[in-house]
Amino acid sequence: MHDIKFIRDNPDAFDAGLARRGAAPRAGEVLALDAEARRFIGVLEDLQARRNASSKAIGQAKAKGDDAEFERLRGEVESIKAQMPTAEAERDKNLDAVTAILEALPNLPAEDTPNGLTEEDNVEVRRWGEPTEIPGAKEHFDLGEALGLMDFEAAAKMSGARFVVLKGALARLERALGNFMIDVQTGEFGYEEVAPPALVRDTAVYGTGQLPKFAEDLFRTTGDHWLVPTAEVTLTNLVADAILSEEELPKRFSAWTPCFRSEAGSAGRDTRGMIRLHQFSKVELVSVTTPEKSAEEHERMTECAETVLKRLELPFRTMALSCGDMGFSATKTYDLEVWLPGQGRYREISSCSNCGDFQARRMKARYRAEGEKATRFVHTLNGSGLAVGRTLVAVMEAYQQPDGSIAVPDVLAPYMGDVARIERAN
RNA sequence: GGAUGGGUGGCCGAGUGGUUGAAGGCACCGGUCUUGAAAACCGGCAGGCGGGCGACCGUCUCGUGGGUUCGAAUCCCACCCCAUCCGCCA
Repeated sequence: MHDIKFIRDNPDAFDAGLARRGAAPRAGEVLALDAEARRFIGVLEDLQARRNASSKAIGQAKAKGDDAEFERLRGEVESIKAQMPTAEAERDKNLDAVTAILEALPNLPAEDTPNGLTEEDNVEVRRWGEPTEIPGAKEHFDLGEALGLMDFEAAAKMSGARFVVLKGALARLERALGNFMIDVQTGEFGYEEVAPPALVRDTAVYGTGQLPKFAEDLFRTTGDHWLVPTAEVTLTNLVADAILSEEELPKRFSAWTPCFRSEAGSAGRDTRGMIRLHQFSKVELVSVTTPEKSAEEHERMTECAETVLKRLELPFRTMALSCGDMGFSATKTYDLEVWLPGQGRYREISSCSNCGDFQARRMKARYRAEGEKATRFVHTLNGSGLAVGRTLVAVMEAYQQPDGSIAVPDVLAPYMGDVARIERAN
């Protein structure tokens, strides 16, 4: 949510930010509505002040037994009150209009977010390892199906498209990856492990920015719950409505959870394989910190995610997303793209975003700075550390052997028991 | 799903129609005392919005939205949320 005061003071900067996002200017319209709302606030408060004064006088007249004055004042209050509903309605109409516009506008890009509106405009900031060419490399779904351990047909039969069934050593490999990742994040980087709900209320998804604009991307239960599209929702909402003290910050949370997405807008994209499913698992990272430290925390979080790829020895590049390619709530985003030898291209495997105070405003997450009386909004950050399903894809394609088996990365050995190589099931 | 109880300031917790925006406690801030700290004592301390250069003024807020009333945290209605018990259940 945007700060109306900021827009009043910096209408041009606001519109310039929207323009970088590829959105039309809105400051003029918003400020006109805001001015109109304030005009009626003035009218209404003036009426209220007069009503209150007369009400007080009524009490005195009554006490003195001045019936004539009592009746006169009663009439006065009545006529004042008659004028209030209009002013109130006008105030609310304009205020609601402002909110409706603001809650649907994306966060403004940070100064150092690359300009541009598409994926083409993303900027590579660093690269680790080099893309490996594997002669005759297969894609993960061919490998998985040939191994007899990845079954899209069985999944389609019971659940439909965009689901998968993993079996045997491949199912275990996914479990090993999730375990490894959350161990790294909690054990080495200080994230607190959290096991959050998968179903949440409107307020939670509003807080992180999926509602009201992106309801169609989410699954909803027959009750009033939403299935979380990412643990960003639950982990960030841990500080909703809170007033933290500065010493508690930063707060760092991590969770390994299933994620559910309707993929409403992606018909025809990534229809084969495990790249884009309705359900996938992910290890999420969330940081809550101060405005002064969020940029630094963003770099740190990105490195925490990168570490996982390095340990798995999977080549990747880190991209700074352009203004137009970022998600709704982000002010700056780094995507980690892992090299997939089977596809012969880099694919997104993690996205680390600084949301500034955008989500904090929506969920009223504040802190009290040391020695200060007033509260300030925290900054929230979220990142994948990593998407487990896509990491499984990357491991399969990068560690595939000429005979179609999959070698197990060294760091996963402790999690794989005596399975050193994934081979065709008997 | 059924029943009952409940939602008050950063936290706990009084308060059932008239200076109650709200007692008291805790936390926090300032001060006295102390070599320093603790304790004790004194004082301060809710937020939003609007207006004013400013001291400040006005207004709204006791879960949310309506209603009754000259006047509501206090009465009425609806809704949301929480707790406990019962039912169901991994």
